[in-house]
Amino acid sequence: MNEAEGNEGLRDFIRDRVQADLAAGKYPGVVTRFPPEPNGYLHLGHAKSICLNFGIALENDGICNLRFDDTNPVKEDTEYVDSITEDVKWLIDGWADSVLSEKTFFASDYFEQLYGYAVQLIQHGKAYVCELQPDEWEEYRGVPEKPGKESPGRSRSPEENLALFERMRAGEFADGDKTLRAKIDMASPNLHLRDPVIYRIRHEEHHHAGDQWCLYPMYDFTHCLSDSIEGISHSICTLEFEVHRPLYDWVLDNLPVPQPRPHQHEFSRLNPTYMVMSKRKLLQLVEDNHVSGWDDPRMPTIAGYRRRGFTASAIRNFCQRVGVTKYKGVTDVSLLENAIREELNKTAARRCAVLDPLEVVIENYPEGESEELEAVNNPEDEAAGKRSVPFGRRLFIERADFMEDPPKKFFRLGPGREVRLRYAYFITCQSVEKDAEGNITRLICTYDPETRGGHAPDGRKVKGTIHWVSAEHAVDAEVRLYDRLFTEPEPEATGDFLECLNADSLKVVTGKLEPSLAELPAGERVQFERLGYFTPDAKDTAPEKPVFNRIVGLRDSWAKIAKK
RNA sequence: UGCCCGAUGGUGUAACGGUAGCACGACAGAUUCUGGUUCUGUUUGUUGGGGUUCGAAUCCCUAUCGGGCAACCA
Repeated sequence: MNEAEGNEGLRDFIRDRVQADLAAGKYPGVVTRFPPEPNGYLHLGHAKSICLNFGIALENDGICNLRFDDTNPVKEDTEYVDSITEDVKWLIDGWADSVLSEKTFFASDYFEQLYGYAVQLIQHGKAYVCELQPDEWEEYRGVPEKPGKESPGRSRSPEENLALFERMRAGEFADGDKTLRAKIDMASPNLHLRDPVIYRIRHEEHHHAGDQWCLYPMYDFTHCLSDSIEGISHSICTLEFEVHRPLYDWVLDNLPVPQPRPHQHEFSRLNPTYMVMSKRKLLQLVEDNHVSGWDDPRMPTIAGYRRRGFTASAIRNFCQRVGVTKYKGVTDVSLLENAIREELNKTAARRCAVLDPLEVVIENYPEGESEELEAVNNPEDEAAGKRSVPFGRRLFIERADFMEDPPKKFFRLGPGREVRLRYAYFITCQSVEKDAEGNITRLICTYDPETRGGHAPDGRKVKGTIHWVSAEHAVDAEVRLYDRLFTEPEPEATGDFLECLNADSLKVVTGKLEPSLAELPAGERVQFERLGYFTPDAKDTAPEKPVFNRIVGLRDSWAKIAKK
């Protein structure tokens, strides 16, 4: 077995099954597939599936096909084909790109072959044309406890069925007039086996197949045969397809497909807290403008996370930690946040930015002068080196770092208190200036020149260290502070998920940034010290007007204490 | 009341008949020029009842609870 990077020792019931199949010599090799329908953007749930399918291929020297399951032209679009392709490549880049099939597959490329299989089914008396109308369906299908009724078309001869099926293809009938059904068992306790529809008429142009067809195969008929055509060994999908498995097996067992044939395995889908994961609901968020688009940084889409500043490796890591089982639980978002913080703590350069500025004047600092101070780029990575930051008489500090009447555990600035300005000097607050309404407008402080660099020669200590920027040198930037999109851990469990939309999921502020941040290229991620991890917004940032996204905040134990 | 699937700390997951472990969270402490990071410690768990066995989270039966299935969606 190939030691796939980061995947060593990964075990779950599907991987166990793959190993058992290999040991038994059931398949010559492992071929998996990731089969999205191009009717929406990929989200975190898809990421889990991608990590599983590509991961298993990677660990077993196999391959994984990207295949679009595009059998429903009315819902699908090339916009989604393009976004999905981009997202998959981004997510596996540098990890499993070597096992991605060279070509991209489309189920619609198999339509002719699928048609041939359907003809064979008809010839063997295993499929028939049905003219039941939609309103008659419920009556004929029956309910789980009671058998259904046979369609009048069920007893027609193969010759007649074949002739009708050809005329369906030729476009002689209107949408909904006729269907092709598999002849299985109208009394089965599994409704999917009660003569399921395998072809329906849709006079509709297809985004990939063009206008060649007015007859489209259904998922259950298409998916298993597409797997078979591509030589898939393990067809991995989510739990809701479990009841479809007997149909998957029926189709492959009743047609002369190559052996060994693929088998379906189901796992439970990802269900993170404070998110909705259904494509329908995500589409609604986009269409009703609750978010700016599929790639809004608050969306749980791959595109959203990418724009927000998440790394592919953090998402993969998260998927790995979540595990693979058949138990339907909820996954705490803190697991995802931990994954991205853990990575960025090691890799992101530190910078200073003040997001809610309060002016500070150092009254004993010479007017009109400034100096450069040395700051460490990343305490977790010595190789990241140092930079210099300008210091002057007028500064900005965070409004939350000053309290006029501080409680005992508040370690920051207050009247008469001394704190350290990170990498600079100790300062002491001498007086507070206010406007007519009593709002604090300015702090008058003094600094101790002996503490340059942040240490006092007399060995005295300060309780707190705060960040700052020089007012004279600061760069203004729009900073977008994202929070969870929903206020409830399980928005879908409440009556209407839109009712628990978080009104504060986006706050936009104008921050004061240290000058080195002025032209940070998109794709770079930095830590604003004591605040969180940030990245320039790939779409909106510009050299003269930087725009930053907050990827995730730092853990904030003061916020916890302050709450009490 | 039909069929299928599932159930291990707050959450997710491991233990494949032999000491219930890991991650995240929470709490407490230490370290710290980020109330970050790091380190240490604490807390909490095998759904109930029967059985098989020297021994059961694991195998069997049963109850309970939860989820899924009745688109010409995937």
